[in-house]
Amino acid sequence: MKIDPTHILKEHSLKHTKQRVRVLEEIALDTVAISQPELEKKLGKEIDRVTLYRILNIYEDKGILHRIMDMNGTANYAICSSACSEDHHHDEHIHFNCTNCHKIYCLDVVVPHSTMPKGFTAKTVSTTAYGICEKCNLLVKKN
Amino acid sequence: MKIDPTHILKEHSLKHTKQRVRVLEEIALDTVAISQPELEKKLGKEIDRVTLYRILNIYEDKGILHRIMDMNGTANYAICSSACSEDHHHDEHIHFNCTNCHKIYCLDVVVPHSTMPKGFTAKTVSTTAYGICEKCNLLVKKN
DNA sequence: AATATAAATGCAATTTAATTGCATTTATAT
DNA sequence: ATATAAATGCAATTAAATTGCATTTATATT
Ligand SMILES: [Mn+2]
Ligand SMILES: [Mn+2]
Ligand SMILES: [Zn+2]
Ligand SMILES: [Zn+2]
Repeated sequence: MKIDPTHILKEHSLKHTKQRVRVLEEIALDTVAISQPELEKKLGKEIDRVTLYRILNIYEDKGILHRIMDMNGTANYAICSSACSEDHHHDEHIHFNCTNCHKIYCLDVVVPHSTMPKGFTAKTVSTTAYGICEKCNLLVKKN
Repeated sequence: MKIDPTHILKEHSLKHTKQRVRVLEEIALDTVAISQPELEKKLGKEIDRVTLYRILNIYEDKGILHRIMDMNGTANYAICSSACSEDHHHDEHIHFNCTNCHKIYCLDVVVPHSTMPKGFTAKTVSTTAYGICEKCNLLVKKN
């Protein structure tokens, strides 16, 4: 995923700081989502813990990142689709949690909606799949 | 939901203690899931924090309770369907998170499976819906 | 009913995650 | 170049979760 941090920041009228650029760069490195602890491990020397929290929160608010909670209650972050805005996220794709490598993939699979019981009105639906990812399946086959 | 704590404990060869009975009683009180902090608030005087964690973990392992992580990474617990066992949970119903009252409902709605991309093998799929629950919708209409 | 023993509990201490307040630094508009 | 509002870093706090260990308790056996 090739992103332009400077452009993204300008787009959302956020001040251009080296910390904000670094966070975007780091998250864009891989196509899979990255967890807060991983980010902290990678950037902890350059960016203060608290600043990292603040940047992640503001990016989520602005619709730049979306947050995916995993099985353990850990926050994971991935770049949002271009359709996301400050008001509303449009990240209704499937999140695939690999139970082997613990990576979280944003899969381009349409989420099947199901009808809610009478009285319940759903605004967004999020689907998470647990299983073995592409890479881990290949590794298993080889051994 | 009428449950028999003593029977449940015997079924899973767990020792019958008053703490374990209380946790089951408390969770069975309501049909909606209850969060760890709520449980702690309700039982904190009778049961030690650590003991509560341990009981919840063992119940999850045994397939007595299932754990539902909410948007904020907080653990919520609900009684499992009778089909759940130590080896495998069968709680693939929809979890409805009310964005107003923050209650989590286990809805008896079939989860629609979707085909995974080539290489990805899903073992379980969990679907979470966010919106307004029955009760909150009624309250809004009244006012 | 008394006893043995393995398991469960409670408590203290530790670790980790997240938040808050405030002084200092920095980006950017003028 | 300067003003100023925003962002950062640091210290302190709050909260969640885990670990180790001494004590208590459930239950199987005598
Ligand atoms: Mn995603
Ligand atoms: Mn459920
Ligand atoms: Zn994997
Ligand atoms: Zn509600």
